[in-house]
Amino acid sequence: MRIKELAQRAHVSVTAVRYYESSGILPPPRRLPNGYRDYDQSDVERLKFVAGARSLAFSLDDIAEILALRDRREAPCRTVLEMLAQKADEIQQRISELEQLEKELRDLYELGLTFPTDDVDGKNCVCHLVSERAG
Amino acid sequence: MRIKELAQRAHVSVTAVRYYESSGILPPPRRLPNGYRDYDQSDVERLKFVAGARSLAFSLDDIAEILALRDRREAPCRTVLEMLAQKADEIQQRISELEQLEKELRDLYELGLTFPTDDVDGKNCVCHLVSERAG
DNA sequence: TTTGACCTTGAAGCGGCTTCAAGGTTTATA
DNA sequence: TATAAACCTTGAAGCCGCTTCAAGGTCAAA
Repeated sequence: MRIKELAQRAHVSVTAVRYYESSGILPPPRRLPNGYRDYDQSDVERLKFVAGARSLAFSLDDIAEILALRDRREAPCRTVLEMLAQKADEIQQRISELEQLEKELRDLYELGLTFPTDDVDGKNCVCHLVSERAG
Repeated sequence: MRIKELAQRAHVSVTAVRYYESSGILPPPRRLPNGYRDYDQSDVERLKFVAGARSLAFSLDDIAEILALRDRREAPCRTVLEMLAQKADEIQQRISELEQLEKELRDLYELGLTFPTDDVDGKNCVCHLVSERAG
């Protein structure tokens, strides 16, 4: 099959497929006589794994590491399990940072409501609160 | 004062200051006879606002918009208030996406524990779950 | 035969910086 | 006085994961 069909089967863009090839995630495929890339079912499987892992927020480096295991015929499952747990922890960490950020934004908004809104650059303005945020 | 002192007073890196100048967020400063950048207190204030806004996840474009109002002597407070509320909503949205993602990662981990960890590439592996995630 | 859908490559763009390379200046020390 | 160390300068490239653009070639249907 040609690149568009591959891309569609894995729910990925055509340009992303070429990018994955250029960055070594996908091996260079066979070519048709006219120079078009030619893929088979195993390429679909590989690309679907890449797409699935990307949608779980894994980096291409992470994915390359997993695929390298597979390419060496070593079972990557244990590694993948570890990465799932680690990624979940990272996301959890990120969530609490964002929760803190959201709180600060809301607090600043509430406080800003109590200030006049016509102070161009004096200290009597929500902008000044923003400036002084980091001390 | 020279660039390092400015940067330190706003808790920003020296290279970030130069980057802000190159992207139009900070105006080109005076120069000392030797060519070094020379800043004053108003530059500190402006940079502190930039740093505060960046730490609240505002983009440089957002910040440029606010500073442009100020530079035209129009009070940016109302705009800033609106942006605070909008950014808070964006963050909230992002948080729920990440919560969903974390749940999927944890679920996949739990399910993966019930699979053998020595299947190189068959269907009996957590990797296969990853591949099939998007259908 | 011409349109349009597909394919190719290489380069540049996105954001918000950091890092690197290759220098010049100034101050402190040996 | 030499030299090291700490600062400053510019321009370009690198990071991530792509997308977009430019400038073509290929092929099937109308």
